[in-house]
Amino acid sequence: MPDRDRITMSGLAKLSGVDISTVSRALNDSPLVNGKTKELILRLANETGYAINARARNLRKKSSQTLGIVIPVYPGSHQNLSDPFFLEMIGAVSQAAAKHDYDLIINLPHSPSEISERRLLVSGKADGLIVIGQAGRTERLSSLGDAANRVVVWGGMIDAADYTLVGSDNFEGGRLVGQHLKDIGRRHIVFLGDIDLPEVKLRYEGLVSALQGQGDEQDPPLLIPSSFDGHAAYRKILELCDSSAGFDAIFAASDVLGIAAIHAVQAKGLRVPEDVAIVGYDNIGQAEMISPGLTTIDQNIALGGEIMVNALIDKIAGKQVSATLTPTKLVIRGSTAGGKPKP
Amino acid sequence: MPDRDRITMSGLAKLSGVDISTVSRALNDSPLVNGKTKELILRLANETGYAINARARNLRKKSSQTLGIVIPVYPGSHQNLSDPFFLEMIGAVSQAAAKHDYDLIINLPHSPSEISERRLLVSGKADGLIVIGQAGRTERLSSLGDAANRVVVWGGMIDAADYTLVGSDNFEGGRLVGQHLKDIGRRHIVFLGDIDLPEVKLRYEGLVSALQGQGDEQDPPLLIPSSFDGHAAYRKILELCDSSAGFDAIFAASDVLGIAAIHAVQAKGLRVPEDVAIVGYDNIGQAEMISPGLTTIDQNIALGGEIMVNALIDKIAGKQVSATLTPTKLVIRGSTAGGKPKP
DNA sequence: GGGGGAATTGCAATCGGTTGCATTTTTCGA
DNA sequence: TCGAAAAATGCAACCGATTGCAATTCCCCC
Repeated sequence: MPDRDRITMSGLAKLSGVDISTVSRALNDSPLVNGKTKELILRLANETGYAINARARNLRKKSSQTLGIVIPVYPGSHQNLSDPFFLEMIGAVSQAAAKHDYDLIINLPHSPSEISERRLLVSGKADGLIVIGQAGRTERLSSLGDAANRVVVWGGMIDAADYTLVGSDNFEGGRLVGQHLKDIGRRHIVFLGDIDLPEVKLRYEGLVSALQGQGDEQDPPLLIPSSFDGHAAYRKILELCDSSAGFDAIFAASDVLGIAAIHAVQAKGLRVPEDVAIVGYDNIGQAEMISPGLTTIDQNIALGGEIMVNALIDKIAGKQVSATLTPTKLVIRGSTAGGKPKP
Repeated sequence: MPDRDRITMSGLAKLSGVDISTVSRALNDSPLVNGKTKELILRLANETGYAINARARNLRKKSSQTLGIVIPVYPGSHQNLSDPFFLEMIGAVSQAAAKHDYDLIINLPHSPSEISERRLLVSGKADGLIVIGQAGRTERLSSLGDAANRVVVWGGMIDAADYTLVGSDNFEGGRLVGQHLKDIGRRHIVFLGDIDLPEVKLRYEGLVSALQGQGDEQDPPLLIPSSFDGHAAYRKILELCDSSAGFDAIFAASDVLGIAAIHAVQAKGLRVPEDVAIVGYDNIGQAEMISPGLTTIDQNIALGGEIMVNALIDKIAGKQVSATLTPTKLVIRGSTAGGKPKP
C-alpha cells in the first residue's frame, strides 16, 4: 500500500492557484517564476510536507540519480565477506556520491558467473556503475559492452582495459614494500596473494623490481598463491611454516591476509617481526589495532572513492575520463620494526 | 546522455505487430496472451536485447522494488567504519533482498543528527527501510513518523518501540556469556560497551542475571563504557590495566571490541585466557582467525538479514509484523579456554 | 494612453510502461 | 451451421513530474 495520500505537484498547484508547471519551476528554483509566487509555493510545500516523487522525475529526466557499486564477494562461499576494505570503500563511495546528490545501490553478485549488475544499468536503476576489483573481469567487465562507458573500475592499471580504471599505484606500492624489507635486512621474502588479479600482479612486480639489481644476493620472492580469504591464507602459512622453505618476511596482498599471516606465524611459535617481518596492503582500521601493528600500504580509500565517483559522474555526462592513480604511502608499524633477522 | 537508442515496448509492439499492451502482458507472462504470440514477443525481445525501463514501471506501479539499509556509521569520525559486522549484515540483507527481486540502496548518514534516510522513503526511491542498530533512535527512528510502518530495525527488544524490531536475543546472549564465565571460574568480570544502546544494555542485563543468585560470592560486573570504536576501546582497556581494578574476564559488546581488548591486555603483558578471559559478540570472521580465537556469541547474521527482509516486505504489503528474535549461540574458543585464574 | 519588450504563467506533449474495460477472434457444443 | 462462452487483443487513461512554446500580464517610456 505504498504512496498513501501524499500530496503531489498538482495538489500544490490547486492549493496555490497556479499551474502545475509553475509549481515545478518554483520548486526547482527556476528564475522564470515570480519571487512572491515562488515564496507562496515553497511555503505551501513546507506546510503540506510535500516531497517530490523521485520515480516520476526519474522517468521524465531519464536519470535516476543513483550509482551502483559492485562488490566481488560471494556470500555463499563466506569468502572475504568480512574484509573491512570493502566496507571502507563502500563508505567512501557512498560519501562521495552523497556529495553529488546521488544514491548508491549495492550489488553483491550471487556467483562469479552471474551478471546481475548489468541489469542495474540497462534498466536505468543506476546511471553508472563502480566495480571494486578486477576479479572475474574477463566475463563480467567485458560483458558490459556498450554500457562500459558508464563504468569505473577500482583495480590495477592494465593496458587492455576498455573501461576507466582508478586505483592506487600498485607497482609503486610493491616497490616500496620491497625496498623497505631490503632496508631492514630481509633476504627471503614470501609473497602471499593471487597474481591472476591485475592489482595483485602489479604489487608483486613492484616487489620483484625492488629486489632486483643493486648487486646484492637476494632470493627471488617465493610466491604463495592465495585468494583474499583470510582463513585460507592462514592455513597456507601454517603449511609454509611446516615446509622446509626458509623465509624471514611475508608480503601479503591485503591487510586481512597480512593479519592472518601474523597469527599463523605466531601460532607456529615464530616471533613477529624478529623471525618474520610481515607487511600488508590497504591500511584498514584493524591494521593499527593488532599487536604488533601491521606495516602496510595506505591506498587512501576515501580519496579513491571520491575520484571514482567524480570520474563516473563525468562519464555519465559524456566526458572522456582517463585512468587515475591515487597516492600510495608506506605505513611502518611493529610488524617490520627494525632489527636484523636471526642468522 | 543516458538511454541511448535502447528499444522500448512500443518498439517491440511495432516489430511484432501487436499492441503495446499485449507486449507488456507477454513480458509479464500473463495468462491472457496466446502462447504463440508470447513466444514471438519473447524471441523478439531477446534478439533486440530489450530491457524494461525500471523507471517507467516504478512510476506506474508505485513501487521501486528497492529497499534501503541505514548503517549508523559516520565516516568522518572514522568510527567503527571498519566493523566487519556491518559488512556481513549488508551482505546478508543484500542476498535476502535479491531473493525477492529487490535492490538495496545503502545510506550512511553524514552525521548523527541529519536524517537523510527519510528522503528515500518519502520520495519513493525505496519501498522500505532497514535500520541497523538503535543508536540515535530517539531522533532518527521517531522522526520517521508516519512512514514507520515501512521500517524494520535491527536491535534489542524494547517495549516502547513503535517500529518492528528484529534481533538476536541479547539478554540470553549476555546470560550465556555470564554462565560460561562463571563455569570457568571467573569472578571479576568487566563489561565493555555502551549500555545506552538497548541491544548492549540487554547483553549487560543478561550478564548480571547470570552472575546473581546461586549464592556464590561474585563481584558485580565492572562497567567500562565504550562506543563500538576499536581504537577507543583499546585505550580504555590499557587504562583499565594500569588502574588498580582487579579483573579476570572481559565481556565486550562486540567482536571488534573484544579483539581490541585481547590486544590491549596482551600489550600489557597479561596472558589470554590464563590471566584474562575475553568474550566478544557477533562472531565475525576474524574472531576465529586471531590467536587465541575469540569466544563469542553468534547472532546468525545471515538469518537475521533474511528475517528482516521478509518482515519488511510483509509490512510493505500491509501485513502486521511482530518483533522476532534470532537464535543466539555461544561459540567457545581459545580466549576463554578452561583453567582457573591465577590466585 | 499606447506600444513594445520583459517577466510570468499556462498549455500540452512526453518519459515508458500497466491495467480496466471494450472489442474482436476462437472454440466448441448443440 | 449457429450462437454463446472463452480466449486473445486493442484502446485509452493513468502514474507524477519536466519543458518547449504560446499566451498573458506587467512595466516603462515616449
